Amino acid sequence: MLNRYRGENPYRGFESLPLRSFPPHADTLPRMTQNGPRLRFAPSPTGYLHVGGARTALFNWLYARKTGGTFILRIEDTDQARSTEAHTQVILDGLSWLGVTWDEGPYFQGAEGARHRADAMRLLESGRAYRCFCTREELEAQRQSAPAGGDGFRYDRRCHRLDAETVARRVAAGDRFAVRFLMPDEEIAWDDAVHGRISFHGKDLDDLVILRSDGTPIYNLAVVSDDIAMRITHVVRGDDHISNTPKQIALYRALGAPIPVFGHVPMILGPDGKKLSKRHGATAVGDYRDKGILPAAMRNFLALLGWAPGEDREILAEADLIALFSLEAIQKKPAVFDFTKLEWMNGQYLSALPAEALEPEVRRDLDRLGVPAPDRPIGPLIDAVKSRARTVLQIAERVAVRLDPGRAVLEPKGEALIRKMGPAYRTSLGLAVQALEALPATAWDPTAIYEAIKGQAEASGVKLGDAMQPIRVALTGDTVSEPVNELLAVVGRSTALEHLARARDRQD
RNA sequence: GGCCCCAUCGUCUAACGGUUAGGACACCACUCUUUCAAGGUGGUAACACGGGUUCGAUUCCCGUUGGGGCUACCA
Repeated sequence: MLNRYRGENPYRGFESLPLRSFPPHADTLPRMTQNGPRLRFAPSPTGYLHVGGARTALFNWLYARKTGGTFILRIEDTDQARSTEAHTQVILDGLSWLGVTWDEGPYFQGAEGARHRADAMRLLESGRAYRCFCTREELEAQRQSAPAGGDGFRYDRRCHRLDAETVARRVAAGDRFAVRFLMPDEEIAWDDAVHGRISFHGKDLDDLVILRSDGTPIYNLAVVSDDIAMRITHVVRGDDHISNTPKQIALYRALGAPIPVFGHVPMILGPDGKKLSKRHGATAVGDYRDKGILPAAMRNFLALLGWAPGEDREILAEADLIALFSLEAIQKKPAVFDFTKLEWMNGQYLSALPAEALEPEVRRDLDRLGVPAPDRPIGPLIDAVKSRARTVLQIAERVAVRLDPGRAVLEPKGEALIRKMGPAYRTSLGLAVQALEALPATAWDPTAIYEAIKGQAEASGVKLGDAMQPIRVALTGDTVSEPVNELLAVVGRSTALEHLARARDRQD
């Protein structure tokens, strides 16, 4: 990469480059979005969409929808090593799944190098930036010799003090240089939409490099250059960018561009209070899709993580989220991602959906679990397990067990029950089989099954629960299921009897 | 080290100087159910600490402590 520019002035010709506007040009924008706020979500294509990023995108989207603004997607693919089309696609898929749709883009930052360089050159010409001939090695040496062992090191502007002749001579000689921004000695403050006023002072900030000696832009320049070109009015992004903001505001000022509204959203933490990362388990929105979380539930949950509508409401439809949303109501402190609550919320959405709506998803999972049932209507099975499940995947797993009780895994509670009942467990199953066998296939329905088991329980003097629970455990491995008579009906006579008999005869 | 941000139940949060500090998840109990849940009802549980300001502070100000971010020719 560096070799490419060796021995030549990487900036030759850039001075005369016109400022390009980001596509699409203003007059190609959709009419409805001509005016109003313009917001963007600008992820790096790292191969997955982190829930924190998803929430940031959601907040941007909610605000744009609420205000009739425009939501723009920009892929920050300047890290060529990590960026691939496949990675970008994962992010687009994740956002689409969540229902966070963009009005413009995706644009690619990597394609805008010429404008980034042109902006840097403008700064150079106006004296707001200067050429720095220091090499990495020299910088490192300066850092080492700094007082606090390089801790509070700030560039000493030695290259800014170079006289014009020296600079001209070195440029002519083809010396490589980076472009450094001359940080003004002034207060830099803004009214953050979520934090209120935040203030820095230029004297505490370094003269940051904005263009590398190979002519590629540094992040802070690229972002500002892009946001100006895209006419972004509201920058809503992660908390970790607070300390980048004064640098960027200084760049806006130097470039003579209007400064957008900034809103800094806190990050999301894992259960241990540390920043949510892969070691906490699922952190990508794709993971939640795979677990069987519904997009509407995920959206609702994410919106409520760090934001509250101000009423005691938890389940909010998309329209309510949009109507109630405001940047000011976003929490200032980070929030812990509570998967249990997400599951609860998903369960709420699940129970509101009819079986037919869930069927395609459940069938997909059934295929994945290796229990395809293309010829069987699974609606009744879904209805049987739906109210007790919290994810689509759980529904599919339970449907699979009802299709084939052989794949039931014995849960600790089921095991405990078997142990507690002792020999009575198998005796009870035996009696159940006897009673049920007497039922003809034509009478295999919940009511008849219930009567059969009840009659058998009364005849042998056991409580109904003690007659039911062994059947439940034998068929599902668990102590929780739909009512046992319904379970038997849904599993079907021959399959149910076969597995009950097998459980009764099992030696262990 | 320097600069900056943050702080209400275990968790997500409400409160915008005066409340028995409210709701939700989780947990516990009860209730429905001659079987499991779901549901319903109730309960346990919080203003980090210290100074101010004020008639009155969870709320405003300062400090302490504790978290976190940035401090690269990373993004």
